Amino acid sequence: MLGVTEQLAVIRQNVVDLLPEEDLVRKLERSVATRTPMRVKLGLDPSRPDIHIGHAVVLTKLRQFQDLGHTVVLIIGDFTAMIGDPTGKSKTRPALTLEETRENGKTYVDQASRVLAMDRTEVVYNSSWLDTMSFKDVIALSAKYTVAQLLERDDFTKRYRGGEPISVHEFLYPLSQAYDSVAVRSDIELGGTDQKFNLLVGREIMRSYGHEPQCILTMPILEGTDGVEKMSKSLDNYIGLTDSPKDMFGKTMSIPDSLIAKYLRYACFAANDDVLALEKGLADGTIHPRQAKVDVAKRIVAQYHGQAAGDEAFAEFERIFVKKDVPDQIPDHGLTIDELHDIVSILVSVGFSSSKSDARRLITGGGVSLDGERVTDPTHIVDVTSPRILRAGKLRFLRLVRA
RNA sequence: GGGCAGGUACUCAAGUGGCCAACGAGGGCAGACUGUAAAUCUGCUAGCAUCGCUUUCGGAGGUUCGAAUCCUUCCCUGCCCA
Repeated sequence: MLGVTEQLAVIRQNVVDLLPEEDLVRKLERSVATRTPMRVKLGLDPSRPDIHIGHAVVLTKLRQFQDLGHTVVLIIGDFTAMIGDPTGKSKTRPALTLEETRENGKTYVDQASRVLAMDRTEVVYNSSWLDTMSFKDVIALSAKYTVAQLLERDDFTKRYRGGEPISVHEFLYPLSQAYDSVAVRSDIELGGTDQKFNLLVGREIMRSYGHEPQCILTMPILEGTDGVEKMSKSLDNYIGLTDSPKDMFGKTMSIPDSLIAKYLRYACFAANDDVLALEKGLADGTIHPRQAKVDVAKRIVAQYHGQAAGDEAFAEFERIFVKKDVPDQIPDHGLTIDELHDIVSILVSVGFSSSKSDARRLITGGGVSLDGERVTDPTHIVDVTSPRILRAGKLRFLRLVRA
């Protein structure tokens, strides 16, 4: 195990908040002296089964803790997902069954394992302690925090002032998350900067239960491919950990130039000097933004799919978008002889259009082609006696064959 | 419990008896252009159908030749008073 100073240097890389640092130094000293790993907590919300490289910013930091010899405790928030949190815009976030949350939790852990060392990871479900609490226990927990304290949270304040509804149980979420820290006896909890409030509540609650309060560490929130909003599945501006090399590459290429350095730093955890060199090169024009973006995109693909996949994805991108060619590999789609082979029905049946009207619009707009020739007539009958390459827009390709 | 203001398409938001499938903005899709799946510009954005038709404006009823717009009732949200 490295010394305290060396460990701190690693831990500090790319973080936004590390509070309180003196406490962490104390914990580290004790950890080194007694050769006991620290317990590093991360809570996951299993209501959405996909993780993206925005989450990976925090996961990578967790991995660094593991590489320093510490233990990661992943908490799957299955209990809270069961209740359904109506926070924010997405109104009735559907309450999931325990089975669904378990299922999501599993895929979640599976995806996280692309970044984490699972032999140093504890996975726990918070239903195992929250589900057994009595109403009395809940009231006791609630008594430890005040409404004014809860209203300090930025989004609560905004909603309250803006006349937006806040349900009582939403107040309970920060408290239950804080109680998780009590249950797993965490030494430090990680999260995005948007979690700062919740993490701090954990400190207070731990203290109330007579535990040594955890330290908190926050990582930046990575903007999505649109360059403005935070990366999230619901905004569809995310690069998923399980995305294909092709998608990872293409999505990275679509980020605005202004984000290139940020992605290099937080999505790749590149060395500080490399990031500074890139920033300088972009600023004085010695590095072309496209080249920089290609490099970052390759690097991201390589991280999750290997070096070769990165190069391959780059070649494919060049082929499709620069040379306007078709991809190397196109999935087949079989059509039976008795199916109606009019172009509109085909677009719907292969899933390129959500309805026939939608398909007609796509054709009228000039977005459909067969073997490279644009189809302009919505009543066009497709001859599939030989395989045809169907293209919708820039991204969707399919080889139509007779089944 | 009382008073007031609201609930419109993916989101925000106009519309207050026919000209409304419903202004506008955002988002999404497509096209042109480009180093790019960026920016910008243009078109489209309920469904079925080659005139045209069908289902939408919180739910259910009702008035009317005709309603998102009027009435009744129910549900939901916010604010103020208790």
